Amino acid sequence: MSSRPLPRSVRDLTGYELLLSVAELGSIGQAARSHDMSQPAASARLRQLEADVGTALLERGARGTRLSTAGELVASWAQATIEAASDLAAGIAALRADRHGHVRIAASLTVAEYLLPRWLIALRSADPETVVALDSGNSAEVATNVLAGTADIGFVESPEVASGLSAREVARDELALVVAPSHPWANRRREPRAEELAATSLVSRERGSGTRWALERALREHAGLETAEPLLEVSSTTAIKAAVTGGIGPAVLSARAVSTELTAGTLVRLEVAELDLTRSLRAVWPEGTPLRGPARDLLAIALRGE
Amino acid sequence: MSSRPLPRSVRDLTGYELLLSVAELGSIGQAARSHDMSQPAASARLRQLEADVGTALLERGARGTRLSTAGELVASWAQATIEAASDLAAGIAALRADRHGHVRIAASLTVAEYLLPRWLIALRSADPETVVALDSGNSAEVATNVLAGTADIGFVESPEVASGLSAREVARDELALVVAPSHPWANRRREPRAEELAATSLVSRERGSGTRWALERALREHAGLETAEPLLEVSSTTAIKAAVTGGIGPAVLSARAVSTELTAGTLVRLEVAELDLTRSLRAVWPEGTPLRGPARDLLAIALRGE
DNA sequence: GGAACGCATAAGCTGCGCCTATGTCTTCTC
DNA sequence: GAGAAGACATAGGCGCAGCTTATGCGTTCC
Repeated sequence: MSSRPLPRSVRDLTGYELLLSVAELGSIGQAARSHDMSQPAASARLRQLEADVGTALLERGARGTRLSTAGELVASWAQATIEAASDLAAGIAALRADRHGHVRIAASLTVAEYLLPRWLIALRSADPETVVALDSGNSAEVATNVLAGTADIGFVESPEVASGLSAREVARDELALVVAPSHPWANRRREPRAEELAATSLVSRERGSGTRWALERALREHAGLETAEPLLEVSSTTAIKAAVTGGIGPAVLSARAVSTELTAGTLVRLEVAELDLTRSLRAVWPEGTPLRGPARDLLAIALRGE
Repeated sequence: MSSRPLPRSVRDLTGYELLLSVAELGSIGQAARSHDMSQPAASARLRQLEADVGTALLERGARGTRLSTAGELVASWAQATIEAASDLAAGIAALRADRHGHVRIAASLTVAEYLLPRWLIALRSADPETVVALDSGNSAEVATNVLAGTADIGFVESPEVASGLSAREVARDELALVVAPSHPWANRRREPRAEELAATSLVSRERGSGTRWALERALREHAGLETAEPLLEVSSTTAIKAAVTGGIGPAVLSARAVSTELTAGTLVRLEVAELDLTRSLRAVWPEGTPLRGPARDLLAIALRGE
């Protein structure tokens, strides 16, 4: 499931950061300064980068340096990587500032994984001074934290919202039924029906997981269907994907979690006839006390996003 | 426009790769072996990672090591980063193997930037021996290369397809009108009409760019509108975004190019009334000679993708 | 024609991170 | 219940990657 190790050339992102800075600032020297390094150091790293790629990425002139066509291409790929790394950094910063931040956020896994980092970056760009503390747990724990005042704002993925909390939908999440390409279902003509899905044992997360709960609820509401016993219970999304890819059986996961595998073809997604596998992701906060300060800003960002 | 430099902790992805391997393999030692490093080296790097994050990411036991909740979270953010880095690596590998690969691909900028890396990864996972050579240029150059036999398969973004080429749509691309948040248009109530857009000077790419061409064509077909002279002509997408963000004026860009800025709020997107700003991205190859080998596989991947 | 700017080269040094070897603890097996 | 196997930590030593300062060369602009 995990792809082969990254080549040396992309393990360290410094060179690519420099490349982007050169594109923006127009000279190697200025790029170096913007990264608090000497001009020769930047020059050497960029030269090294060109050697790795095997192509000229820069057009050096007496008036400055511009990117070549290949350079633009590499820069655009690099920017996507650096953005992902920024998300990672934002997430880490939020974990790091344990419980002493200005905004204490409790978020369920799906939100914390796929949505929150971008929001945090937007929040910081609105006010660089804001310190964020993140606590991740399942939806019930999130509700508890918010009610207890341990968190200023929470994000949940459960269909119901605990009493005492105000809620507002900030995004929708779609669940996807996936199988390995070698699975019999991958090539069948007709999409499985809800009854069939309910009767099938799945690779699934432990009881209490928001995703599992949402699936059970959708089937129950559709036609009072009860779900079959899991084929295998594992503790993380990664493990589920590994099991499905390994041919153990089908699983239902957030569509966001499998987009890469779908385009890579390592997983195949199936629609389920007449079943609504959509759920809403909601912000929650204590009823009666309107959100203030950075928590309020965060909600605004979340509402605008996506 | 470019965000602040990445913190040290995310510049080097090795530690995160190890973290993912631990999640998959269940022990630090095995993860180390899968990365061709000694067990103490891996152990030290992971310890360093935990120090950076300031939280326990691993639960070490005599039977092996598992990820903690925070570890799962970091791993999922890290995986997104590593996937982006894999795209980057795949693109670089294709640039590197200049003109001696098994498949020679010519691709216009939009395709090469946003779609091709994933396709290349899928192609390699289908047959690891395949070597790819990539040449990027505008749509006209791509057509020329394919017709001249310099490329086995091409990808273009232009509305017309040169004669002598077979074509097949592999994806759609949406153009987006964007302005800075401070721009007067950002807060107006009604969406601009096509006539208004045509009469407005934009920040744009040089004449001959596929995006610029597509916009001009859409306006002409809509109501025979001619486009105003550009406000500023720059040579790269990055430079356009910088100019727009800096308040120079509006621009029209591929929606894929601005998604980050939109969620971050640094750019604002406007719909244009009654104007279809959609274009198709097409694979092209010499008419009469059906695609064979890896080029054929690539087309299949592209058709399945997205 | 000289000053300013931009990039490359040279030389020396610091320190990060790797490896091998070894120690400690747990768990499994018979 | 003892021994073996597996897993992680610690210690010590070393190699090399990459940084800094100083300097040189070329181009552009006034």
